[in-house]
Amino acid sequence: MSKLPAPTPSELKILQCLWHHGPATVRSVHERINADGSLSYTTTLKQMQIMHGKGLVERDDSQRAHVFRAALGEAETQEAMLNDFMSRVYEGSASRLVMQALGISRPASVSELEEIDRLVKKLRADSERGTE
Amino acid sequence: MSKLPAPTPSELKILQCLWHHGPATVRSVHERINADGSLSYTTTLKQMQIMHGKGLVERDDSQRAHVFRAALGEAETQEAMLNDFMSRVYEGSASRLVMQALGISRPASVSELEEIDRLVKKLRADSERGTE
DNA sequence: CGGCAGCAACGAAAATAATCGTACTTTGTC
DNA sequence: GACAAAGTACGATTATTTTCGTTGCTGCCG
Repeated sequence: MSKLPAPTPSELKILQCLWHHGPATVRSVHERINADGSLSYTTTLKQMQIMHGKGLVERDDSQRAHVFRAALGEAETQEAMLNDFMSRVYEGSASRLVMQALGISRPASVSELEEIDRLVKKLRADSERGTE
Repeated sequence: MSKLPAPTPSELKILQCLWHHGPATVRSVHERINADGSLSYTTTLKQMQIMHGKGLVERDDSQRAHVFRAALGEAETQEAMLNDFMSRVYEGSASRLVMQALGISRPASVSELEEIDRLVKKLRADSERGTE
């Protein structure tokens, strides 16, 4: 149904801003993602207009300064991007991706590892039962 | 040292061909990645010339039909791409990426899950000891 | 009332990706 | 030696992404 295009790198920055801080005007987004002032205001504006055209964001134009919000949730978007990345780079093998990610990841606190551990156990249990 | 640019999607297809089947001529690569014949030979040729210009592949031009091979290994390239993806999409959180990947992953055979399990155990042990 | 600040719309430019056609070169075959 | 087959090189084209300047509108303030 939805099937929105994947956000480009700079579109993703804007979406992250909207996900983390909620609906916002162009000005607000611009000041957040452009703290160093290296980009022009119209650059951000144009970007958000394009995103609106693609359906990546929705717009409330009842006020003079339009208010934008992300059309999809963060997890939903990440999942779609991850799926694409996984099939392109790992030819669909989630486990190889996961193992490489774990190998890279220095952080992964103990509690995070425990959470992953629980998830793996659950998947193994599921696997033993139904699917195989 | 190396710091090669990330391969584009279609460059990645060519690299995968070289990784999986070893060094090859343009013709050979072209026929593999273009089984349906939708692309022109010169498209693949040009692509591989560009990749050579970028240093993504190396070329043996001692024969009339030049032989190309990937400049970097598959795992190395995947790791670089994964790192970039992880920071762009998950803002550096490997564990969130991993958990989402496991959630998505339909397949993940039991043996793969066991392998992941072992890796997680090892990381937890490491975490308890030195690194933190 | 007049001007200025803030905003949206638009067109355009530069950079990159992907594709193809044409032209030139090499080589084996008759 | 001439021709056809197979290669490489190169330029041009189209689409997309990112960036910006200019224009025009709307209110507010003095």
